[in-house]
Amino acid sequence: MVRSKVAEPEPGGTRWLDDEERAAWLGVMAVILKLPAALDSQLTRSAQLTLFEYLLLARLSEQPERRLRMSTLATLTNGSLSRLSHVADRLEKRGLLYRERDPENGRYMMAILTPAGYELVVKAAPGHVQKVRELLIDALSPDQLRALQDAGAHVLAQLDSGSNWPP
Amino acid sequence: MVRSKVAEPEPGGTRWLDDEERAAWLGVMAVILKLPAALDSQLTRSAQLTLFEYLLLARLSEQPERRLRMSTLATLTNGSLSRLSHVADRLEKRGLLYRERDPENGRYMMAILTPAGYELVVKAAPGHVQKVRELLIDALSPDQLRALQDAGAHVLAQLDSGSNWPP
DNA sequence: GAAGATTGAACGGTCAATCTTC
DNA sequence: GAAGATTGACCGTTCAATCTTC
Repeated sequence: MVRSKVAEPEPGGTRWLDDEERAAWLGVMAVILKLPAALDSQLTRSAQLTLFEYLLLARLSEQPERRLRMSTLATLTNGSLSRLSHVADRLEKRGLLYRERDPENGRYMMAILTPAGYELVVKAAPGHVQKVRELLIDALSPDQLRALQDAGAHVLAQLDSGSNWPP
Repeated sequence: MVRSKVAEPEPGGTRWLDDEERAAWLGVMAVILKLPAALDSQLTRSAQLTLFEYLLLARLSEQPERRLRMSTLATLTNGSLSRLSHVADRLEKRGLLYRERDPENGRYMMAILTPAGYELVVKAAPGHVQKVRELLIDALSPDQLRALQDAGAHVLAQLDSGSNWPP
């Protein structure tokens, strides 16, 4: 475990955050609260799509046949299976995708993008990518972006290490 | 949608993300989806508090008289005034804070932490800080943490620059 | 009239229970 | 029985409308 400068163990054993750690933490929280809100708002206005819905449709659109198992989609979008099911309900009612059982294994459900769904992703993508550039990518130098990705990867590794423990 | 590797301007003018940019963006999204969920879950189990509720109570507890204007609290927690109002309702019903009008300006509403609210923050803080350390602070080297904070600051600046525009 | 704050309806996500297929 | 997926109830957030104080 990495030790930092000032955070000394207390009688109770808690290592509080020093000023730098606290500032970093508050900055991360602020980004976590504001960045998705800004992207959500742009997508809702331009395509009546939440950010999560867009990411789901975008993932489908990248597949060879624009189809994916629900559980795979859940992993790729970092969402629960239950959430996926609810979102797929909404998108199916709007005619943007449909679901059918995997003929090779009936336990699996495939989500398939419709032409209308594909068209909507194609229509929404430019505005969305532009916002992502404006708020994130182009706001950082290439070095800063690499550093951000590196930090993100470490945090994700830590998040995943505890996810199935205890068994 | 399937994209080419290099971010060249297209006929339409959209600069798509190259592989590195895309990876960075997906990493940020994954952290945004998973980190708050993990912290929420820890706080809910240990103190029946959402992350947002905890941050709000923690902010109050840091003030000289453990009181703050609702609108100031909204700014500090990066939440809307409406959200603050609903959260304060819940916390007030639980006896963790109460509200009263600012005697100096009746338009302002002050939120004040009760002793029970203070006790709950004190009780919840060690476990929460430990999780923040485990998942974020101690998962990164001091250099990585500084780089993360730096990137976060730039993103926030970009987010705020567009927030009141046009006027 | 404008700023600060509240309200209620609509919506989205979570959790636990359930269903289906292997 | 277990994995994949769905369902419905509950809870929290958003949005627009409203209220209060200056």
